[in-house]
Amino acid sequence: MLTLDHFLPYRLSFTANLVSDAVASAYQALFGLRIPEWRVIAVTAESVDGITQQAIGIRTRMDKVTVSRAAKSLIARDLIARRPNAADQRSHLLVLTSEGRALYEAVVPKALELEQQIFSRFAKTELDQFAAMLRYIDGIVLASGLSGGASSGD
Amino acid sequence: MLTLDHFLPYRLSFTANLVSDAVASAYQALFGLRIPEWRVIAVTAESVDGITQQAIGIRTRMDKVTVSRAAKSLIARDLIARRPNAADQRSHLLVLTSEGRALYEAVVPKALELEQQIFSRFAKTELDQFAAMLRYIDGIVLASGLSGGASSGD
DNA sequence: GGCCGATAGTTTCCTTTGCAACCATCATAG
DNA sequence: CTATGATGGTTGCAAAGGAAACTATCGGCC
Repeated sequence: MLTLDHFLPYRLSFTANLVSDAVASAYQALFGLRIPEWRVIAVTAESVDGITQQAIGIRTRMDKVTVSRAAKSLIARDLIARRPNAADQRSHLLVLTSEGRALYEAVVPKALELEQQIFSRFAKTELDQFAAMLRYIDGIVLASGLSGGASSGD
Repeated sequence: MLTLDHFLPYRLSFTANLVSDAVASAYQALFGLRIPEWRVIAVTAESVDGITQQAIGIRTRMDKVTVSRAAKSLIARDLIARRPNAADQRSHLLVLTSEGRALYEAVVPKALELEQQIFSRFAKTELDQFAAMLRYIDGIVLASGLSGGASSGD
């Protein structure tokens, strides 16, 4: 007998959506950022020499359209900038503006705080194992072919 | 230093989307069911005496609109039927038709097989702890107020 | 050097999803 | 018993995301 409640893909999706919604509305309320925008900022912040949109898409599994739109909106807000990519004129290298970096540095502690709020009840070893399982699942699904599209909530 | 890669809400969302996409396309390909439809069928199958759309929405955290549309489409395909709800004329009780039950019984083994494929690499105790953590997280987020909207992928 | 298939990114269109307004019924208060 | 506020469900509209078509550049090949 299968119960939806005990079906792991369902449970995983259920919880992830719950967490995503919470995090998304916090970002939106505090910084006016939507999830794809936050992701672009975060990944860009981690890439010292700039990063192409394609690379962002690969790393985060966001659709290139989603990345494009997020980038457009962040450029409009002067949070990121495009630098020419000497190696390939089709793409640009995204970098944070100083404003963007300032925002990033304001978001990070809030993000960590939020994470803390949700996950602090667990022991470090539990969290490590949890994260390890998530990564392991990624590997299995990705290897198994049937991956498909992009993602959404954080 | 925060890395998106090590940020748990992100990791959770990432993996859940991956799994959801895989499961969703399997349901779609094999049975022509979208996730909300599958959920409605599953929950209805578990409710011997019929269940209202509202109850389905609460149990699955799907928006009532999503439930309504899924139900509409399932009724059109003769997979579920509405029975009058003596206790409240505004709502109906959804039940599976025999066709619907047959489909459900065809889906279940496939669903379990899929679950198996993804999660069989883990020991039972690991899976139990994983599921327990998910439920615990649900509790924390729900209690913390900031829950919000509905869900999507399975 | 100039084609030609592949790739980065944008724009367009369509599908999905969710909120808000709406209708019908319920249930409580006068 | 009827008015009024709440609740189940549907419909309409707007926002978000993704597939496909398009543009510009790339890189190998003749």
